[in-house]
Amino acid sequence: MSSPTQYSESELRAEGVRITRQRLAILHVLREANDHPRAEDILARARLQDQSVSQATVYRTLAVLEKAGTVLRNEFDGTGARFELADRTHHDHLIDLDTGAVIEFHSARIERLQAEIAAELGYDIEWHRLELYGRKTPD
Amino acid sequence: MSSPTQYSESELRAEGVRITRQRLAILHVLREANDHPRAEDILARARLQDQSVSQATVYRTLAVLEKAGTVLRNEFDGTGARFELADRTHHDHLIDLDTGAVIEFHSARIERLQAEIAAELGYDIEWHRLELYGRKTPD
DNA sequence: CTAGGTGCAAACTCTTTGCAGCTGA
DNA sequence: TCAGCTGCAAAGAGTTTGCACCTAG
Repeated sequence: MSSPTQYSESELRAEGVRITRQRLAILHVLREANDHPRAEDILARARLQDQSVSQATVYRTLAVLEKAGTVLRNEFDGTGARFELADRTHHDHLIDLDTGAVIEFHSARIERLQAEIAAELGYDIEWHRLELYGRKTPD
Repeated sequence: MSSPTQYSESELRAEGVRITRQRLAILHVLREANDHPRAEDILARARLQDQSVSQATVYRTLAVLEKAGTVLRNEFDGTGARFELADRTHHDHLIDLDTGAVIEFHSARIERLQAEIAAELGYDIEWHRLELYGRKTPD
């Protein structure tokens, strides 16, 4: 059983995830990224470090890391998944409609309200997704 | 320029949307549905009323109705869009992880908090997506 | 040594599009 | 009438998979 949020090689190995050259390259890309890259971007960047990485391996590795709790999958725009390391505390996303920039934020109050609403409906929340889409306020 | 939330034939016609046999069938399906159907489901149900409806027309009509503000597109599970008529007030979704059921809810407090958070980050929200994924609380 | 990982290319799913004929207003 | 809509089939984008070879542990 995997505990949440493993991202060091040794933790992953302890989970039975074999650490290969390709997986190291992909982990490296995720650690360096601060832009929620797509599979395609991850492939391109991983290849800078290790030419041999293939598309199939990127997808398979992302699936493995997602299951291990190392990686989070986002579907901001409906056109392809975007990934991030699950190495910080939980946060939601604000997407800038003009630039595509993704800003992370966290609100304990919203989280609390979500739990309250779910409780009123007779549910326990397992996870949630909150995305705000907006534009910079004019000065 | 389309005003939000048109869903009667006359309103749509006034927007320049031609009302065809196929579009009537699709609108009928959307009015009867209470389960956020996929394009595939909409096609199957529309064909019960009008055999001639094609997949291409379903997708094209959904795009037209979405632009007219008649239809909302959801991407709950990453595997294909799910649609609903935009005929009620804004709401968010709670997805039952065991049954797949989609429960609609609305919280003015959460909406307000979202606007506050965006304002703090210097943004005006255009739209947002909030989905809660959970299971029924055991008795 | 060998269970599991890999590259390649083909397959798959969902959605969009080009085209020639049809039809609502 | 005729701009816009339609069905069909092919194309696209993003992702997954079968297979034979490779490699971490």
